[in-house]
Amino acid sequence: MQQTLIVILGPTGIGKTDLSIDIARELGTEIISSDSRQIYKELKIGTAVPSDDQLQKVKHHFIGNKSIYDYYNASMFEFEVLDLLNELYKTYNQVVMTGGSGMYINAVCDGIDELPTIDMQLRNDLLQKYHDEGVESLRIQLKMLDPQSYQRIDLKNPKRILKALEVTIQTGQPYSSFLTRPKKKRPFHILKIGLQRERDELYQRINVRVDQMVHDGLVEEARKFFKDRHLNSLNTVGYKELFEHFEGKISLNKAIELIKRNSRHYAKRQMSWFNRDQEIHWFHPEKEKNIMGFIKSKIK
RNA sequence: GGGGAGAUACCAAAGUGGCCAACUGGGGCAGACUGUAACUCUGCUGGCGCACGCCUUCGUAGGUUCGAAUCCUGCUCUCCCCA
Repeated sequence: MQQTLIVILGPTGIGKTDLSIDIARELGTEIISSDSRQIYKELKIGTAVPSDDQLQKVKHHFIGNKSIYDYYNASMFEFEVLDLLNELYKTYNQVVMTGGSGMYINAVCDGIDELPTIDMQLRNDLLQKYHDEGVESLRIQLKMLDPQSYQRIDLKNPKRILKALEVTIQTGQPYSSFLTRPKKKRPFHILKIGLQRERDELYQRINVRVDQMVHDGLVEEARKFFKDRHLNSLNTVGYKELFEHFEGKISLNKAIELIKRNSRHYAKRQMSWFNRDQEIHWFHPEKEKNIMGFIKSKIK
């Protein structure tokens, strides 16, 4: 039997968790989470991690195994997951991976180029320059140092320019020269299952879930990390809005409203990302029998 | 009952004779995205062809004018103050 990675993806709130657990149980295997925020042990309620009960049913990996104070990125995820898969495939022929972080999923399925880790000092210096002199000066610098990236990058997006500059300056070689975009060969098959619902239905689920999170103590969870709000890991829907509230800028109700809206926006961005991927087989999350049947037909 | 203010596209809100299919923000829709990515960024948003263009809009019915969201009149509704 061939070894297969069954990837269950879709926007936030679509119903990945329940389905993945059912599939993993049916196949008698384990689950790898591909969610860039559920990975942080401090963020439970706001990232909708599986319940203790659910975690009991199937062994999950990459949930709560990092701290918000750690540095982490998609490349690290790629290597850690590949290592883990190497182990898991000694026991299982199929492993389920589920989550909504498109770049993390791509890193595992296709790989991403090797880039150096950026020196914090350099990063801060460039950020300072950006704040002092604006994007235009970053553009000029990039055009000089790496004309190719200048051509290719979204010049209206400061984060993307910053990234290119960081790599170029740190290594002395243009950022563009690192981007070979190889689709790395994986020693296992990949089967992508995409989940989709009617837009209204999805948005309704998101709204209900946010209310549930608040009921479950999201506000208190966020308050614990108010002091750390500058951390990137906390630049996350469900937390950043509450930080605004704690700062007295908006009411609690307004914050909750914004969490719902920003979750919808996030879901839309996820859909845009996944829509490009021609390898995805789309299903309604409640068509579980169809999905199971499809998976079984593919792994035999 | 008297006085005042106002009715603009999904919402909020500019515009007060031609440069207005109508600023701006929100929402919505579409999209980009190879590294802190639940980030960051872009476009569209009256209809039709979607480039030029054409058609129907600014409570409603009339009127003035070459020309009105913008001026005048009636009507309807909303809000505020006095009774």
